[in-house]
Amino acid sequence: MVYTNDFVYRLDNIAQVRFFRYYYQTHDTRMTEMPKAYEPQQFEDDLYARWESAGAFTPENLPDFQNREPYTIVVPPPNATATLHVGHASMLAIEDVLIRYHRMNGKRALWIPGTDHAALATQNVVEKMIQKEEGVTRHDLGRAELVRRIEEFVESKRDRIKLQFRKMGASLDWTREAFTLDAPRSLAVRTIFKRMYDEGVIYRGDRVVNWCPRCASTLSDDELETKTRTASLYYFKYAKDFPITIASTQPETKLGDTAVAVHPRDERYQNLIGGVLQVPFGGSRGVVLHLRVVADHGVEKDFGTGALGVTPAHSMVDYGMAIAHQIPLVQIIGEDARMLETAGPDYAGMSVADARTKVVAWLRAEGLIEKEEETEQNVPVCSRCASEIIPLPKLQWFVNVNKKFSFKHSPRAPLAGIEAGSLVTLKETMRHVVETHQTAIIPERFEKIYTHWVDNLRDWCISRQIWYGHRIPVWYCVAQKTAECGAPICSIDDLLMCPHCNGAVDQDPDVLDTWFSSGTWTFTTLGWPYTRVIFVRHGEAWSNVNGVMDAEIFDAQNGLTPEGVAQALVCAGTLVREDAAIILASPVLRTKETAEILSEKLGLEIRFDERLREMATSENFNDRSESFMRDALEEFQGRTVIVVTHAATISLLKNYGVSSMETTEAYPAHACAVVREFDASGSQVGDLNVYHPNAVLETGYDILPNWVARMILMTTYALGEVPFRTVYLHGLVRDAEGRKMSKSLGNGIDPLDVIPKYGTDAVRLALLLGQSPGNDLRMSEEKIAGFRNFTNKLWNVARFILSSGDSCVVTASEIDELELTTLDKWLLSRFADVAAAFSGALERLEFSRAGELLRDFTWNELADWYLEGAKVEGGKSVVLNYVLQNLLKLWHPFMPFVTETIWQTAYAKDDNDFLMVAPWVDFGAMTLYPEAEHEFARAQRVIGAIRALRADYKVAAGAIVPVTIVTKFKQTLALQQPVIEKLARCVVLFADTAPDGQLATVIEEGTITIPKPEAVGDSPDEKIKLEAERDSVAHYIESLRSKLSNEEFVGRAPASVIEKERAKLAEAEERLAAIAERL
RNA sequence: GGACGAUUAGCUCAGUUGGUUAGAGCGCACGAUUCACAUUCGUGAGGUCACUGGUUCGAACCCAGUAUCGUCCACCA
Repeated sequence: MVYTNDFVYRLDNIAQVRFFRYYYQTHDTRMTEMPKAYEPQQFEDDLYARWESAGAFTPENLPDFQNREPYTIVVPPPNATATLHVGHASMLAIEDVLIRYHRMNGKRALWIPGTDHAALATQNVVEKMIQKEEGVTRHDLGRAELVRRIEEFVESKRDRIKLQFRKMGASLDWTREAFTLDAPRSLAVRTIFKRMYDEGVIYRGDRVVNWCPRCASTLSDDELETKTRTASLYYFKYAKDFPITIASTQPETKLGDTAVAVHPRDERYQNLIGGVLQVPFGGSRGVVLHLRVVADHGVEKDFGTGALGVTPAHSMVDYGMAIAHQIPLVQIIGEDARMLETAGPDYAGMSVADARTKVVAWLRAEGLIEKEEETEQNVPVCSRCASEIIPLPKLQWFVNVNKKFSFKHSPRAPLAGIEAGSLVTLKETMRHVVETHQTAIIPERFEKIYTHWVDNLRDWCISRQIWYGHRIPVWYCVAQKTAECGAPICSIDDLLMCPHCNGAVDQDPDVLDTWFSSGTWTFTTLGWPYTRVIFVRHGEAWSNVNGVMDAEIFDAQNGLTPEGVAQALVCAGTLVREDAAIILASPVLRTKETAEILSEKLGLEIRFDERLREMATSENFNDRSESFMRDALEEFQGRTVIVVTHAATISLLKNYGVSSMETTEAYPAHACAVVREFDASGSQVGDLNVYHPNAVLETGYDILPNWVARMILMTTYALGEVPFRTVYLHGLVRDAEGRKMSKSLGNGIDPLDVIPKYGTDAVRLALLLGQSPGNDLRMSEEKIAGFRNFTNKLWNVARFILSSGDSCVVTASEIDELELTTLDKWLLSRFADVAAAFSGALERLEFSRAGELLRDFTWNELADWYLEGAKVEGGKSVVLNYVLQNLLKLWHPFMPFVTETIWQTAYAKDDNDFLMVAPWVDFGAMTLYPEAEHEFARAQRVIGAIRALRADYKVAAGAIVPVTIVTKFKQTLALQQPVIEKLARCVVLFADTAPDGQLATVIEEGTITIPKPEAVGDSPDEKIKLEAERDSVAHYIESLRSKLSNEEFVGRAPASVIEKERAKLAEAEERLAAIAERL
């Protein structure tokens, strides 16, 4: 923890960052010598500070950013009060790989950071804290004070998680940081709420909801968990002479029964269906029930008694039945989980548990119980506090997922398959985008889970009876003096008085479900809602034709020409897709006529504004045009407005980014529309246009319904486009035994513990390799240590390369001009192969495969083979530099710190030359040498065979062994002789026959022998070894022969396969002959 | 009850449209220490690809069924 605080201090402190900048400007930070072991903690924080202060995370600082294709990811916002855990670390590692890869690949890569206010969770934490420390409840503090305390708490914690994100090396654009409860997001939430409310997609209704008595709040279906417990199932009658026996585990709820349901075809009850039975229940001071007997297909004849008591107010299922059969509802349990007066005077005020005991006692006393049995029962509990949920009726706000609304299209990336203006439901759009793969889910099987969830979706209860969060933007008139005052008023701005009677208003006390705001995350982080202003110049007027400049004087005659009318009509056509709120127009005749045409075609109201009039000669026009814009932007914030005005007027709105018109003339073309978007501060922005939809959403599969589905719902509704093209679902990180990491088990791995120990790069590798989408990942400290070793390996590869010659930047064409040995060609060819395969794997989001490929190349082929060979052949500086600098690029997305450190040491031209923004490896330009690959592979096999002989027969490790090779590949192998001799510690003699009395091994390349070493104690018998080998080869040949003599195989298998089998056979036969010769 | 996933070496997992004498890392065994790295190097042992059938010239891979484990959804009053 000391380490964490240290880091907080260093990055939190602006002075410190300035110091970095100063430090790096005035000091030569190049290492004179690389230390023997890589020490990550020596470089990581400094490097991150350098990247950040250089602005390298902001895409607009990338070279040629305007011409780059955008690539966007928004970080799934962690709770603002959370601390980094290994799940966050995994998420960040994956997303950072994507962002860094695409950034280096020439994309305008944007990764937006942010945190979530997590309304209910955060309030619970603070409430508990206050309860513990001060012994008071939220009701003691009051709403304003509690919210103040929570905000204070969030404020004190929010920076911690952000700094921890930095610790992971995440290249997030911190200049665009967002919070789900800040001002821009609040405006967005209110805007979308109002739109939904106005369209009837949001409604307020009295419905049975999930009530958590502990949290004193409603919960959505997705905030529930189930707990299994054993319960007594009582079989009983309501009264002695009651004709139907029912069964229940909660007899106390029967006090609220209003019906008895049976199966429609249950012959026992046919005569009772439709009737109402009146029966006293619960004792003399209990209640009198009026029970309708209804037939419902949901009732199973064979379960229990085949009949059930219906309690509409306190059961979701019963509530459904009550709606279907129009059965009345009686609430008998209150929000404090105590019985109400409606449960009868004997029960009122009792806890549910006590009431149950009392009812059961009464049933027993009356002899009404027929049977009692223990059953396993699943009960819903609150996912936050594990309290049992009580369903009860309550006036709540809902999102209607089955309400038809008029679909609005995005002008940017319209959804395919749903026409603009067509009537659809949220359920339909949610299903549609995934079904048509406009949003693809990886792994694919989660599409089924998603679709299933959508199909079973009920209206989404969005109000919560807590105090922290987005308060519902609805007000009620207190006095209700007029007839109109009764209706709730939804408003984006705070409402101060009733618009009908000017009386006082009360805001709805509830706040919104936290997922309502996080559902808007992909686009509200990009500045939505924008005010779109569409500037339209009037169509061609007679003054334009006649060349009259100061046309104001002829206004009454200066209308549109026929051409001008046509222009206005064309313009109207292009604006059909815009969901504009109003037309604001200059009152002059030509603009008036243009506006009227637009108004008619688009069905919009026109409001004329004097400030839009054409400029009079020598007038300072700026003041009135800008005053107009200020007012318009304020009044229509978040909406789209069409402004019909004059050329000069338009071109003078310099401060609003309108002067650079899309025309070659000094003035905009007639009736041309120029769209500008403005954020809440009135400045022109374009983030949404550039960066939405997001490229990828990367998150855990556990919040697919909660969050991913909600984002699809909100975004298709608000923007008419998908929030993201691809959803990548990662698994949960578990411990080495596969258990969920938890505080109580103490099995968690805290990233902040292991980062200082092994380095961020090692932690990232451990999270990236071995993980696959949708599957859980096992994590252990040993695994991280293994990747720490690899980080060090890479470091030492670089150390060796950089110490064996000058570092220099080398291009592919420079390499092609060199005299290359087979060894060089082998390496370069393998590298070209691996670079292409690695990039391909990343494009397909196969992180683990990509990482393994590159690790194997780096460790085995480069370090173990090429570097060793290079020591023999010498003079490899150029090839080595070339491979290293490209290898660093490939590794950078996975291991940003060690690669950048090496880059800064060896290749950076100046302090602002960062590997993280260097262009990706151009593997397409690399030359492949398939011949050399084969040839060097032969040398590798020979070296392996000699090493194996030495190990098998216990040849002293230091001894130089005379090796005899009988081979038909003498020419190829002779070229590699120095390498073979060094790497296998031997002297090679090529011969036509193998010398007698030596120990032999037979491989594809031929027979290899070494002299018998002295004092062979327990070494294995050569003959037995060879015989074993012979048998296995003979067996192999057997199977190949039978395959090749099978007519069906030869007849049906593809020629290439047969060819391969034949080659295998020939090789094996040769080998067998050589073995036989030795025996 | 429904759906989905997993089952390959002691452990963790690869295995791309069926063409494999089934791979990697860790662990294990044996050997190696001036000369980039012991956070290293070399060699090796270790597998009826859960089981049973089927399709196919050919199955770890496709199909059906079974078993075990896991996850999610829905729940029976």
